[in-house]
Amino acid sequence: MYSAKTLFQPFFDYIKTKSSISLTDEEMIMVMDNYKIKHLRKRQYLLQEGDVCKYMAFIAKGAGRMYRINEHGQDSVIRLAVESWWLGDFESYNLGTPSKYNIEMTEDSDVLLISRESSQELIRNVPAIAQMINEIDKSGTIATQRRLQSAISLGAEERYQELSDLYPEFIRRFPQSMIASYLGISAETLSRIRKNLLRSK
Amino acid sequence: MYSAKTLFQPFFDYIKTKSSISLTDEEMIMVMDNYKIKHLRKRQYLLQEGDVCKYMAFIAKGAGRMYRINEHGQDSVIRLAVESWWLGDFESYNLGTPSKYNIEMTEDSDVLLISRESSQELIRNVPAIAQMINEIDKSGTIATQRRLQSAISLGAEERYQELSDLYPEFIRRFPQSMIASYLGISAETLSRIRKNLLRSK
DNA sequence: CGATTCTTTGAAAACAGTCAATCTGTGTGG
DNA sequence: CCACACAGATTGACTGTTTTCAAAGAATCG
Repeated sequence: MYSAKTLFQPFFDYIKTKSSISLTDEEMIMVMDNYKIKHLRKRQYLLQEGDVCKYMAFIAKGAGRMYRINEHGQDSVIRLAVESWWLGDFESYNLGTPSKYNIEMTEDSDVLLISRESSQELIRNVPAIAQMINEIDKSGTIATQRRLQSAISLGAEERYQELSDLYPEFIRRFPQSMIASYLGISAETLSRIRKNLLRSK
Repeated sequence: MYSAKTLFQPFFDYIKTKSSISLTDEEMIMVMDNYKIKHLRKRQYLLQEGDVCKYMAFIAKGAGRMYRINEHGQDSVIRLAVESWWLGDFESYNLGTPSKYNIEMTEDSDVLLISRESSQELIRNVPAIAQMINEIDKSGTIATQRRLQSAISLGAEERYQELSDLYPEFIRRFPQSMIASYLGISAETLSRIRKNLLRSK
C-alpha cells in the first residue's frame, strides 16, 4: 500500500525540473488537493473514443499509449508515455469536444489526474505550477514540430534510429507493434529494419 | 505608399478573431510601438539557417514558407503561411539557439515583427494580446498534432485531399513543388496524384 | 521573344505494405 | 511440471506505392 505522499513524490520532483520556483508546504497541499490519484491496471482505459477528455494524466508510475482507429481500420499511435510524461487529448480537453482517441495503459500504473478547472485554479495560485505548464507547452510544441519534420522528411529506418537515440526507454518498454504504429510503419517493416541494423553494426 | 494605420488594420482585425477583449486606443498605440513593420520582396529571407530567430512575423500581406535542408540535401517545407498567419522558428525564438530553418517570402509581403521582449511586455500590459497568444498556442498545438496524425497514418493522396479541403488557398498560391515538400512527397508524385483526381471527378 | 523556373511524363528501381505461415516466449490451467 | 493457448515477432512471396532520373512540355517574367 502506498501513501499519497509517496505517489506525489515523482510529481514534485518533476515540477522541480520544469520550474525555477519551488513549492511552499501550503502549495504542496494545494497541489495534492487538486490532483486525483488513480490506479490503473495494464490494459485499462483512461479515455475512450467519443468521450470528452476531462483530465490530463501525469504518469507517476507505469506506461500508456494514446491511439486512434484510422480510416483504414488500423490503430495509429499518436503518443507513447512512461513515468513523468503526460497523457491526454489536448484538443478534447481544451475544447470540450468528443475525443477521437483512446488512451490505454500498457503497464500497471499510478496516474495523477487534473481537470481543466483545477488546473486553472492552480495556475492562478501557484507560480511554480504556472511556470511548469508554460514550460510543458513550449517544449511540447517544439517536440511535436520535430517529430512532424521527421515524419515528412525521413525514411522509416532513419525515424526508428532517431527514436532509439532519443527515447531508448520506449524501445524497451513498448511492444514493437506499438513502436511501428507510432512511427507510421507496419510491424513487419519494423521487424525487417531491426534485422538490418543488427547485421550492419 | 502605405500608412502605418493601413498596415496594422489586418492585425487589429486578427486580434478580434482571437480574443474576446477589445483594444483601447492607448493599447493600440502600445501595440504599434512594439511591432516593427517590414516590407519584403519575393524571394527575400526573413531568417537563414544558423541565425537566431529574433522575431515572430505576422503576415499582414503576402506569403512565405519555412523550410530546411534535410540530410539528403533536399528542401523540406515545415510551414506555409499567407495573410493572418505567423512565421518564425518557435524553437530558436524561445530558446535562443541557432535555427535549422530558412524563412523565405514567396510573394512581396508586409510583415509585423515582434521580439520576445516586446511580446512579453505586451502580454503583461494588454489583456487582449495575452488572450490572443494563448489562443494561438492552443490552436497551433492542435493543428500540428492533427498534421502529425495525418502524416503518419494517411497515404499521399489522402494528405493532399485533406490539405485542399482545409486550406485551398495554399494550393492556389504556392508552387506545387512547395506543396509536395510540405506534404512530404516528391513533386512528381504530386503531379501524378493531381492527374488522378482530375480523371476521377 | 528568350531565359528561367515549374510541371508533366515515362521507365526503372527502391521502398513499404499485405497476407499467410511459422517461430518464440509467456503465462495458465490441468 | 507439462501441455496448451495466446500474443508478439519474424520470414517469405507478392503487390502496390513512391522515388529517382532524364527528358520534354508549359508557364512566367524581364
